[in-house]
Amino acid sequence: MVPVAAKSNAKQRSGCPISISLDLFGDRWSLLIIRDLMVRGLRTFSEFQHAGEKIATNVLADRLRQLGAAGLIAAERAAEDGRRIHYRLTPKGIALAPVLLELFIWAAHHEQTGAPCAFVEQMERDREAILAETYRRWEQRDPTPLIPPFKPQTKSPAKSPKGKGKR
Amino acid sequence: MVPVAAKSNAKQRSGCPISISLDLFGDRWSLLIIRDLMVRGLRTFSEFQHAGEKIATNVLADRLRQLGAAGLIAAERAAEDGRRIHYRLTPKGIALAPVLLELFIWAAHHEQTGAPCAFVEQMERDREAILAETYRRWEQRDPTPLIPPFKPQTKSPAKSPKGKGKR
DNA sequence: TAAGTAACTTGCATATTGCAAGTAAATTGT
DNA sequence: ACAATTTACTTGCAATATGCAAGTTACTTA
Repeated sequence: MVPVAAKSNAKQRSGCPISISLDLFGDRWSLLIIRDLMVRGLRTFSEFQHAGEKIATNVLADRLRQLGAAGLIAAERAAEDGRRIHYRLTPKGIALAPVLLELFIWAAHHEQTGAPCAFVEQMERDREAILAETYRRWEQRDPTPLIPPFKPQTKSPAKSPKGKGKR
Repeated sequence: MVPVAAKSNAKQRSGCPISISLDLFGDRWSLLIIRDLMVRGLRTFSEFQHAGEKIATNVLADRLRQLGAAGLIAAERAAEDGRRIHYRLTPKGIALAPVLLELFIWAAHHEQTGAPCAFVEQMERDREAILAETYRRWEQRDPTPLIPPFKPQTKSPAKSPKGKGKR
């Protein structure tokens, strides 16, 4: 496995950890890629491309480059199919798990997300267990999704009998 | 105190909590504003404008609007000076504290930040205490900074006579 | 009442994004 | 062996968003 690129010497706005984090992945897409790698078992360019949020291919390529340059992900050509490149979180990348977990819990509490209540409650109760399982999957390269792809939520629920309203 | 605006009906890309979070503050600036409100005691437009990272005023105005629309912050005209507007985190906003804390710890571990080692270690040891104190400040409107403004770090250290080398 | 100040807005040059088409390398089907 | 696919991208271009400098408006202070 080869790191995608050496560390980039891009602009840094401040020495604050939060600020530096945002310099690395403070945009609309980077964390989604990290999430997909971490808990949805996605590995390849086209999997990212077709997964849920529909990122443009040029942006996807760019983000994969940046995340690689930041040392968050690494790329390796698939053994079984030479066309495929498998992206994988580095130790630095998987270490973002607690951040993602807290963010997940926060949003599930304060926004109308597609995450089932029971699921969220379990995450809150068993933070450590969830993190341990996440880490285990990473170590063992287990691609089984830990969370499903959530459907977009309508702002005003309880409307259609079985359909999801608009989209 | 009046909410800055009602909830915006902007585009939502998916029902995933992470994705929804990024729709709200997935950019280079929003989380910095939240950080400044949460742990640096900043309150007004010009304080944000002149603090550390130098955001452009039009973008700052836009982000304050967005964060208000998302229900993360609220604005109130200062009693003692009618020109000033004090921004403040809402309960939903202050609830991001665990996310910021984990992000802070992550970056301090994996990047060259300006955060002193001892400080970070204490944060890791006493997560709950830090969060409790953060929440207390918010409730009591105590603007005392919990973290100082960190200076930008140079990529190639070992220059100054008494400097820390590469941390 | 003149001179700040604070919080924005406006205009404009420069990125960054999104979208639709390509393209090159590896693989599969015949 | 060779054409058709598939995969991981690039490229071109229009639409947005960002950064910067210069206003503008509502209050305050001298």
